[in-house]
Amino acid sequence: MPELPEVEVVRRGLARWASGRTVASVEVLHPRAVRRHLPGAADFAARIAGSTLDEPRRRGKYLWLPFGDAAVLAHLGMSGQLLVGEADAPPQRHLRVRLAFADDGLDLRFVDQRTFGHLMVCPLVPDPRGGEGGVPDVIAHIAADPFEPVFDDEAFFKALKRKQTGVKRALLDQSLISGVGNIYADEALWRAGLHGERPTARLTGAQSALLLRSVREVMDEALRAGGTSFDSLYVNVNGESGYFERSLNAYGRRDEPCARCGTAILREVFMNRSSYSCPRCQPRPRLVR
DNA sequence: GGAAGGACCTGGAGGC
DNA sequence: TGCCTCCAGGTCCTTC
Repeated sequence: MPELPEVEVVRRGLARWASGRTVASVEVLHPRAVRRHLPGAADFAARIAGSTLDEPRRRGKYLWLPFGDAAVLAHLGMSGQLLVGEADAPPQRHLRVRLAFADDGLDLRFVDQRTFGHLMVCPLVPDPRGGEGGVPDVIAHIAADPFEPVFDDEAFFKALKRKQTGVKRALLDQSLISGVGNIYADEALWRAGLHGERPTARLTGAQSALLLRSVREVMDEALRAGGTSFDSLYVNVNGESGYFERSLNAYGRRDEPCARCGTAILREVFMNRSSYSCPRCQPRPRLVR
């Protein structure tokens, strides 16, 4: 599933293959892929055609290709892929949007099996987080991701203390920290030795710092491995899978021995999805009356 | 206003 | 072989 490391791998691919190129035409093959572009598919295509794409940028799981004072914003959802390939290559089964370029070179395709991903065109606005360059207006509300220089560790800790929720839910809250999804939340919590239901208000400064360090470590290692691919649903722009899945310690390891203590990894249902943890290294918090 | 739960969506896997 | 059910999860919307 595309989380921050996977999206960053895609961004780097787009930087090589798409930036500086002029879009000749846009073909929307499935309207759901541009459902968040409210003026519709025809407007989406017309806005992009003729534009020269700048260096792609990313915040959390969102990436965007700026052109002028606007950008093509992409979210890959669960199964979205941005692929470059020969312009005359046959269409993929779940091809949703295709961009052809004026240089007649490789085209850019948005392929998405489960259609949770989307593309849209939106204006760039000044970054409320203080970062350089503009950000698409529709994602101005999300937090910086933990690799951005503007991410404030102390402000993150203070926000956790104000919340009345569990630490995993907080990690998945893109208004607190962006880019963390279910896989890396579980991995970071395993590294930090924290149970996902531990109340954020009861975390110490040291625990918050350890958690952030764990998030950064696991994502950095995943990025070096090209991302996490459980199946063909995540690939880079050239269609290649990452191999960080082999390094996961908790996620997807149900009943396998914990790499630290040997206790069987536990799978629980959390927020209508799976949550994996070691019951010994990550003890469930005690109820406070 | 904040927290929590459900809907959306598709296809692979497994059971019968 | 075919049908049915379950599962995967990011984001938005609704409910409490």
